[in-house]
Amino acid sequence: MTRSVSDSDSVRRQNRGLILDALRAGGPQSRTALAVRTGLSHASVTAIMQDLLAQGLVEEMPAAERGDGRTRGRPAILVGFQRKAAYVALFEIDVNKARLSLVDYAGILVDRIETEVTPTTFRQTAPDVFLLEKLALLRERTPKASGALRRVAISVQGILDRDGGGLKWSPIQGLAGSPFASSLEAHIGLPVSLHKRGRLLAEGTRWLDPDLLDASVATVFLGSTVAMGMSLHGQITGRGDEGATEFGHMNHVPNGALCRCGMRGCIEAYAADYGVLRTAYSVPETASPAPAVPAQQYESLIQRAEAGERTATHGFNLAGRAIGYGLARMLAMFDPSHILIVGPGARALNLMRPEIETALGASLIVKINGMPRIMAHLDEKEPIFRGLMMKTLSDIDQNEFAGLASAVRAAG
Amino acid sequence: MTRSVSDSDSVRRQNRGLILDALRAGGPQSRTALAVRTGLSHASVTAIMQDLLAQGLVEEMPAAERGDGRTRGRPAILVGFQRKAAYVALFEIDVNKARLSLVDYAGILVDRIETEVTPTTFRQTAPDVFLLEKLALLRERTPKASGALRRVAISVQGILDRDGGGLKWSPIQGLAGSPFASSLEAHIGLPVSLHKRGRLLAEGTRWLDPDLLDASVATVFLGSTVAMGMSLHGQITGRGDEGATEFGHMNHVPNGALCRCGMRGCIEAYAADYGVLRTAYSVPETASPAPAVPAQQYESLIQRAEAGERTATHGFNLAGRAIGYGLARMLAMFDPSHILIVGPGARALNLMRPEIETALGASLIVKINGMPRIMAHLDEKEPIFRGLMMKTLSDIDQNEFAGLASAVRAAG
DNA sequence: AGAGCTTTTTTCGAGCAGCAAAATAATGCT
DNA sequence: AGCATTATTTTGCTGCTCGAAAAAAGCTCT
Repeated sequence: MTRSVSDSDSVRRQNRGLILDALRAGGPQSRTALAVRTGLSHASVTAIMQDLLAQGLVEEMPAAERGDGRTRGRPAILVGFQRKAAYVALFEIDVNKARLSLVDYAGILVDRIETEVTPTTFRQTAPDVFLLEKLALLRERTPKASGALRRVAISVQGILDRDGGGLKWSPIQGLAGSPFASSLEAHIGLPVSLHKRGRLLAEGTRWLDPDLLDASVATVFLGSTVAMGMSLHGQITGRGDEGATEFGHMNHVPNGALCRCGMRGCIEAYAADYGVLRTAYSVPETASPAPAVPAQQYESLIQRAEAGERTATHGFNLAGRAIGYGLARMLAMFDPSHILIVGPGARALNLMRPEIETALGASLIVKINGMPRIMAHLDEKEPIFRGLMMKTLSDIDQNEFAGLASAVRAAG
Repeated sequence: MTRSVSDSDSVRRQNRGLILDALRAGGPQSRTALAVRTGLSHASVTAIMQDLLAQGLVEEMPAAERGDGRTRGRPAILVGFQRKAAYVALFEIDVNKARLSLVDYAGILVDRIETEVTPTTFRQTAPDVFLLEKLALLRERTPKASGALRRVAISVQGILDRDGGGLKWSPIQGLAGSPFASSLEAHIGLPVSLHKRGRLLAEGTRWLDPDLLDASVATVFLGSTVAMGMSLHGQITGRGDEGATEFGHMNHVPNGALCRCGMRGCIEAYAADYGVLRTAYSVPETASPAPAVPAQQYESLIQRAEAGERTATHGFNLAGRAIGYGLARMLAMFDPSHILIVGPGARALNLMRPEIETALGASLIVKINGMPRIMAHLDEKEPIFRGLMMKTLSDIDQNEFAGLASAVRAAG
């Protein structure tokens, strides 16, 4: 609740931020449209826009063909982000691959590097060195963007340490322990931020569907891990990057199945791909989890379950029950209006739905508030990347460009 | 994320709010002290204070004796809330009693009415009628406050309906169903708000200890029910009064012990007084819960457990396990720095602690982040009342008085 | 008693917001 | 060419905060 003094500077910052937000959400648009969208007067939009143009953050664009039918009157001049005003480097680190994308201020992909990751990758090359190398390669390939690089953002899985400089634990081998984000930050002199993949999923799905932008959505990732992100009324929970939302490692059954994390009874141990497989093949719960499940093997298990094969459906039943009770327990604390299942496991939602709904139905909150709507969204890559990108660009908008007015004006 | 346009009016509102906040938190103080506390310039504090004085919201006070030793210089004039600037009526409705307090704008108790509540009370008298009657009685007894009454706030247990006008479910018989808060609001023409008791506990404990004001605290109530409220960095979770935090009815064991709510396996069914008693007396889990447990009976059970009696300790062990797993599951979503146990059950914390810690220890998050600090605070009445009062007075500060400036100045 | 010291509070002028309304600009239509 | 229409900019005004300087209010000391 640390509120601070408001003065004319903070007013400008707020309203500049409003305009940048509107531009971010609505794409290039006319000043008039921005005035309507933001609620600012035309005069203020003009004044702020003059600053933004002078700073080179936005540019006027050749008016698009008027698709709206109206043909009379002075044509509107569209204003949109100046692509080269800033660049961001986005890492997505996964269990089996890493991807580095260079994106410009308008959100357009400029370059991309993909790398295989194995369990030994970060043992052989320290994470900070690995990232530094990839980043150097990228900057070399696109030198003109290099100077305008403003942020590096990294998507990871695991539990962040308190200051977000590294991971305390991660399912990705060798990643936890060293504060590689802080280290990278010190080396390149740019802000480096670490984001939990689950959190980004929630951020990304917000941008997926305009209806979801201000809704409360719990996004559950099902795949080789189980994770959750949540947005409440358009706010992503957990300010900054604190707050653990380790849904996958929420306990389902005391002393239950062995999880990859080493604990027992986690939801993940039943609902991640390896958990379902273990159940389906009647491997004892306490057996060591498979290190990785080929996508194809998981897919064929889904097909066998869809065909009605008993052992396979049993696996998905236990998974559904774990997810259902997990969601029921989550609903005792939050009240999202939508529940979105994403990732490879989303394909199997219908197999799991009966058990999920049975479990949910056993909870008072669901009995009172009604069964929440559970939907599947198959592609999870897109929301993660989109979430990472939007979060990072918005961060530049609000924390860097929204407040730069007087400094630049004084200089000019 | 619905941000809005900022203009000079909103600047004033913000800064007036800042000053009212400082006054609320720090009691009567000098303008200079307020300038330091809020970060505003002396000039602005003076200007705002002139408005507040003209509106009669604050008053200058005879300077207290200088306890700080400094004796030189112009003596400071303390400014504090004008007691009669506003009054609030606060209902605390409990399973066995109801209390209505009249409090002035400075937070001083003016009058209070207490009433016994039985399971038939709200069957015989509809809740809105009941409240209306008590309120009428109070206004009659203190007529001079009646005209300046600004808010009615009600502390309840249960699940609120979406607009906060009533309850969808409540452990208090006859309270759920009718939107009595809306009804009351319509009758008296004043804002009436409904607050979950657990939420207020969190709010109240914030004011208990200055250290807790900006910390993240999960407050667990243990008594005839089990409830939780949480504040994250001084923010109470769940904006407004939405969001269900039904910790007591979070599932602990599928198909477990029968709960008062009618479902099975809720934490409450193991950890509320009736649950512990049921276990201790070896009554089957599926037996109907006792309607009410006399405080004395619960206390003697604690003493028997402290004396080492097996059946009694068993009851607290199961309770501790339920709470421990519940907390572990909660920690998968939140990351509070303190966990505070309040209510009658807080007395038994040490009996439950071993099982709580065992359960917590089985969770990945605790293994990574370390065992959270769990403390007991015996008196729960005080934080609830304080929370209800502070929340309601702050609401007047921010939503009514912070923005009244121009209107009044124009009139004057 | 009065000058001097110290601390608090108020006053004053500058600077920067945003807004409403008026003015200007750029088209299409007739 | 002139008019209608829509977009953008300019103008004049008000409100807010701030820093600096002035005023106020006691206390102390001679």
